[in-house]
Amino acid sequence: MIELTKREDQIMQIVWKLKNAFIRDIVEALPEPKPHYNTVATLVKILVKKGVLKSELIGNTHQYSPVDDFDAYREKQIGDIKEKFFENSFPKLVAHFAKKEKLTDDERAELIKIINSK
Amino acid sequence: MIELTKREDQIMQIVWKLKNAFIRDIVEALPEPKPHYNTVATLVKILVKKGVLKSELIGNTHQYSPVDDFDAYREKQIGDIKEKFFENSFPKLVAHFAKKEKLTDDERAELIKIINSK
DNA sequence: GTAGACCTACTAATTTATTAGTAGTTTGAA
DNA sequence: TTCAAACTACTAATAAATTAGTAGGTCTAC
Repeated sequence: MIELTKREDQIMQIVWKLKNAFIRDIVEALPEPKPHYNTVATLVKILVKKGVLKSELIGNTHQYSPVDDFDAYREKQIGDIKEKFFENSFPKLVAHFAKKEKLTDDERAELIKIINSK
Repeated sequence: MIELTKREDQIMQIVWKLKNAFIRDIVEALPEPKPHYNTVATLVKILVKKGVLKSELIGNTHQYSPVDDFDAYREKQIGDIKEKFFENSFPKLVAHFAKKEKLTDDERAELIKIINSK
């Protein structure tokens, strides 16, 4: 299974949100203190090698985007949380958030609709 | 905010589940290839220094348990997932799992009860 | 009392992750 | 055309994380 380091994960979050990005976009999106351009370029190259980003040459610079089926990584992380914190129980997970979230009646209705739609 | 490395997180998961543990329990619970006893001892010591584990001397060996209010760490991780993968939307999160989980009617009923209980 | 198992504290080596420098290329504006 | 900005590839230094060795203490079984 693909494993990402903290920095790598942080970069992936950005690229996911942007759908595709140049190095400079990633640097831009990173919080202060921003790492060196080449630092990001190195990380991105590693991510390409790991097979989680692909690059496309636009003009003479590379644009990066997530490899399509990389959703598996999301699934794993999400599943991990369910297992780690909720004994793999979806109802427990929902109960947790429901308590935290202080839902409005509208939201409740929406959730119930979601649950009932198979 | 407290940050844990992968190994540290892995150890915390074990101690959480066991409620309290000796080093040997942790080594036991770790998957192959099991790290050296002293390796775990070192990590545990770091975790004590970070304030996420506390130790109690039982006989002449230390037993470790999570510091009580360390639930904050869980909260953060859980919240992170919601933010990272569901644009901070609880309904989106529920929708995601509801689709994955193939709920039975009983489970649906249970979830609806959870959602409606304020 | 001594051998073996297991613990401790301390230290340090190794590995992995992160950072960024150098040097050379392209592009566009003055 | 030449300067500056921004990119590339390549390399290497630094920092952080992980691993485990050494030496010494305690307990238990023989």
